[in-house]
Amino acid sequence: MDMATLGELERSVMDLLWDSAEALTAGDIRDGLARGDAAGTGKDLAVTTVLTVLSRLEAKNFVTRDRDTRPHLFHASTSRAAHMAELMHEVLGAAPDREAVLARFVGQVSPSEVAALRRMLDGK
Amino acid sequence: MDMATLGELERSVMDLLWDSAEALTAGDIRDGLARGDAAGTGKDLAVTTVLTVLSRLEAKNFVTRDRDTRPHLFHASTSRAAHMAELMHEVLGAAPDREAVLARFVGQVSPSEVAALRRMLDGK
DNA sequence: CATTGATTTCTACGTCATGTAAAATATGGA
DNA sequence: TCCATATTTTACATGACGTAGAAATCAATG
Repeated sequence: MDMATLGELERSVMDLLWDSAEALTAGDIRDGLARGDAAGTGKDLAVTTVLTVLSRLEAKNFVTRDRDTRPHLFHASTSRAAHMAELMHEVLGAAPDREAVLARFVGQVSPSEVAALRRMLDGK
Repeated sequence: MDMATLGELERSVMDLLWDSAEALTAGDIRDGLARGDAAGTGKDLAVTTVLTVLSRLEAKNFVTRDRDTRPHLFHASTSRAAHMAELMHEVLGAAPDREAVLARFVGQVSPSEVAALRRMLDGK
């Protein structure tokens, strides 16, 4: 059950999907990448490249594809926050000394985030 | 400044080093791996293989090597907890919506760990 | 229904990280 | 000096990813 990791481009594509409320077409993504919307340095890629990446992301269950519309529509299957949180849990889960890790982790959280954490814990 | 990631074998080697109080020789590690001490499924590797991996880990600054003794002595340059915590921060840092991620993260922490977290936050 | 332009799928290749280890070299004693 | 042991070099296979051309498919339209 371990989370597949993402490459640079794959990550950029996910960022575009995550940052967009609606589903996007391969073309939309291609343009977003060209425009440099996501961190991915304004690369000018072929649409087939984007489609290949999208297929791989689909295989990894990171995106879902709507095949009923003509330019297929793609959307992230998980929110970025959920994904990131899961990644963090995965790291934590790989350690035998979980509490020690948590301690270190908390030790380096910024003050404002410490406050946020307190609130979160209280509201549980 | 991004943390290099570790492969399967590299990770097993680090686990052995992390689990050992003292520094180890390549032979020690080879044996530990053969014995199946670390998660690494009891692989029977050549010592040169282990040395190659150790060199790579050294390049990645995960281990330090003592060249003054004959069989060189290797030891982890960071504790596992510190490494894991750093990884977690790296994931968190890659998200624009840090608090959202933290919220999700906390949402899935076990009760006992929630308590631990509270204590940690209090003692700050 | 045949044609064509758009879209998707297949196929392919380069590169890089990693696992793996033999060959070559260095080193420290006998 | 010579040997046994340890380290460094060199090498190759594999798999993930970036990248995209070629081939196949599909939807509209004449």
